[in-house]
Amino acid sequence: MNDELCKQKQALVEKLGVLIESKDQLAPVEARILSYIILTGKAGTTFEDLLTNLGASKSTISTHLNHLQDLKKIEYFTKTGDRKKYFVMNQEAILQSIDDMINTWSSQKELHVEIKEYKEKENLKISDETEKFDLEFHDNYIQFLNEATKSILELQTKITNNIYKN
Amino acid sequence: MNDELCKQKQALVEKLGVLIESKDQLAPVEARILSYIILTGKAGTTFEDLLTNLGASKSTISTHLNHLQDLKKIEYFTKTGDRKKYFVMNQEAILQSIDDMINTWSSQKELHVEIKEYKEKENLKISDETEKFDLEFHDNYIQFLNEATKSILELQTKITNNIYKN
DNA sequence: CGATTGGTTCGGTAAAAAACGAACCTAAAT
DNA sequence: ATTTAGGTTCGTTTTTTACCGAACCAATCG
Repeated sequence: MNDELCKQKQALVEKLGVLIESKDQLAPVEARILSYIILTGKAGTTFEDLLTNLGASKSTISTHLNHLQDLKKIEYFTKTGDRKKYFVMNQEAILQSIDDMINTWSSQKELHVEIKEYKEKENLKISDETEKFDLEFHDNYIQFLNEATKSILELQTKITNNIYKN
Repeated sequence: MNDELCKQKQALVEKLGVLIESKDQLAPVEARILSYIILTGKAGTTFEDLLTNLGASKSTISTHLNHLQDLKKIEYFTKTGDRKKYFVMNQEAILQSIDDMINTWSSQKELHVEIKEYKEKENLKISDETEKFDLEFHDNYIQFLNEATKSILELQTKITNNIYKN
């Protein structure tokens, strides 16, 4: 592998790793593994690649690779006459994480509704107008969540079409 | 405080606390403090309230209250002839967290652009068509981010108007 | 003055998360 | 049959997080 490009890739692995770490709440090395696999693409990444390029121990790599498979973030293919596993990201994982976002937003909406109801009830007991809860925020936020959900549903459609267009 | 409603409030504090904990990456008790302050509203929450209602130690409450002030999530007012501080949430905090989202999405966009450029460069070196990186995803994702950003900018406008309408 | 209220500070600890290393396992190659 | 490649397992260590308690401080009250 070219040395200069290797540096660029390494930098991107770290950058994307940080993002994945916080977005998917993964351990640092685990996030870098996923990041590396994503940036290596269809050729696939082997156990050894990760060992040498990420500088972590066998046990750490092994554990995290298995965990990432449990999470359905990655999968592997094999080659005849080759014992190695070639890990690639699971295309479904993107759809899965979109689903998760939609579900999160949906339960956030429910919580906002619940909180708004609570505040309305409390407001009845508060005589001083200036002490009452502001309620408008919840409606605006729910509206935002609806719009964001709409946008991500569009993305979902596009990705689905893209995966299954063959 | 009414006992039945107290239970409802307590339940909401926990529920909202869990959301805040993951969304803002705060420690469990810290998230509950913020949650409690939000659900108490303009009357304000005192140190003692939190001590008795959250069942945490003085030091924990103190540290987290100061941290939440550093983060500009809360602020306090005082009453003449009363040494207590009455904590309320900082209205600006909502705008601040919207700003944070916008910035996060913006840097995500930049990262996607960077990754796409890297993949394009790599694709030139890959002869086998089936091994090349898919690039369409990045465009779709960037488009989604743009739309989500647009939605949240609308929310931002509404909230700003609401705060400064007086 | 001493006691009380309202809170801060700091050393310590319990628990959890993250990574490691050595021993181990299995299939294939020599 | 032994070695090697490709990993797994598990006990341990390291690091980080989260919280606590006791001592302390500053303002106020009696």
